[in-house]
Amino acid sequence: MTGTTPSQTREVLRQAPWLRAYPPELGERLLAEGRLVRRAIGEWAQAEGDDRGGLVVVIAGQLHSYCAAPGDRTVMIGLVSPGAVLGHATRFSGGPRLVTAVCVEPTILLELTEAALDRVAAHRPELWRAIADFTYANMRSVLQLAAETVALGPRERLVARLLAAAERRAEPDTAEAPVIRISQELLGEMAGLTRKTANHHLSALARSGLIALGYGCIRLLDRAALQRIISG
Amino acid sequence: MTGTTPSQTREVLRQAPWLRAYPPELGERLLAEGRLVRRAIGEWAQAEGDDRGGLVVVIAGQLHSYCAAPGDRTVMIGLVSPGAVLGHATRFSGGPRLVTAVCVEPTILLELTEAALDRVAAHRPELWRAIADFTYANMRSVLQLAAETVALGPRERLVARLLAAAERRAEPDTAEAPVIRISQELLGEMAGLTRKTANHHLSALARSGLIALGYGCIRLLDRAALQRIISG
DNA sequence: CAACGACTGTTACGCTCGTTACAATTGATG
DNA sequence: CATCAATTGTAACGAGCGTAACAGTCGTTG
Repeated sequence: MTGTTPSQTREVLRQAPWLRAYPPELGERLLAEGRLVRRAIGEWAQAEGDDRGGLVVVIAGQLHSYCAAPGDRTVMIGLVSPGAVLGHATRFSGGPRLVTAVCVEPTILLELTEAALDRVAAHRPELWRAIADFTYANMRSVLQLAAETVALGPRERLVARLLAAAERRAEPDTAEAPVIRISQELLGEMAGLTRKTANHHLSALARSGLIALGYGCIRLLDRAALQRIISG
Repeated sequence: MTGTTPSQTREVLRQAPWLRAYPPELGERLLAEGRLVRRAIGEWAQAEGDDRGGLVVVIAGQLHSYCAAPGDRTVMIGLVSPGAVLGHATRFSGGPRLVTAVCVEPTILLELTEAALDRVAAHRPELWRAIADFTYANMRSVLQLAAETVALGPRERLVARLLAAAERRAEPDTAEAPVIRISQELLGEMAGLTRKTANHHLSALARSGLIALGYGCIRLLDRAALQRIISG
């Protein structure tokens, strides 16, 4: 689960959506100038309010991202998987972090300081464009999240979050039935539902044959039908 | 309502949150290189999917911003007031527009083409930093929107949207009781509620003396108490 | 001033979700 | 293998929102 071999690291950088369109040397440069660090379960990759510069690229493992809500509440925004970048909003604006990311698996991060980014950009100016691409995609997904949450009913929201979790996986879905490793409680939290209600809807979906429920994981059996639920 | 005098235009650029920290010459440059255009009620300032570059600064009037949601629905994201920038996500990434903005008042926009931006930046490189500031603030408010929608109950959501609408007004709230010009129906839509439910909660708030309801407008009487509702 | 449209207030009913509580199952730890 | 924590399934009750329909009020337009 914590693949650290150099070839696996390179593969993550090659397959990351925001780097895929650029020559592999860009990823190589990032790897050369950055620093690989391990984080255990429960540790932060970054904390909301932290104002150090630089970027962090997730190489292996998985994180949950949270955002502060009024009344000392925290809201889980989504899953952060290998290939994702943390800190880009700060990098561009100098403001404090917007989200807190907590490791839920042993995680490997590629830390890039401001100086390291400048060194890479000196040889490969397209770096900024690549990071801008990621920022744009991220903004799009946040906007999508907000729109779905307002427009969709609870059941549709749940399905939408499930599909979003599936999409965010860096691995290309070779298997016809991708397995999402997430508890029903967490999925419900992301949709603003209690575990009970989440369970209720998921059971109904399982009875319809659209998904299969396991212990701490969900298998998507009919992705097209799930998509129709939130589109209809 | 459609103040076009040069001094009013300059004042908007001076007071815009993302420009306030920079010398007034930056705003002057933008004004000199950009083009002022009028838009009537119902016209677009920009449309989702539009992929022309450049930026638009709102000088006078008001717009509603919408975002596409699954199932051919559109969700109103918020009010766009003088001082706001449209098109920044596209400017940085080259992707298509993320939101559609429609004028709900006669509106004056300052259109800045890619070439105009480059000309301004040649003399005032801090332009990019200023726009990055705006992008960051915008991302923050969208994230806030999503978090509130998930974490808060319907009534609290409604209050949150009301306060957000009040904050987004460029005018400094000199009056102790700022007046928000928005229909209950629209406010309800932004909170994902029907007009009936929005009315119900607003009436209760009015009976408690926290707000005063008018025809197409809402007056905030006790902002601190409203804030406590969503924080408690 | 008169008529029209837009906005606001109110009613009753049904459905869905949250709360609380308990039981069964899986996986990990020693 | 035994034990414990985490996760999942289920029940009954109450509260809140959505739907649908209608009446009253404000502002504007001719």
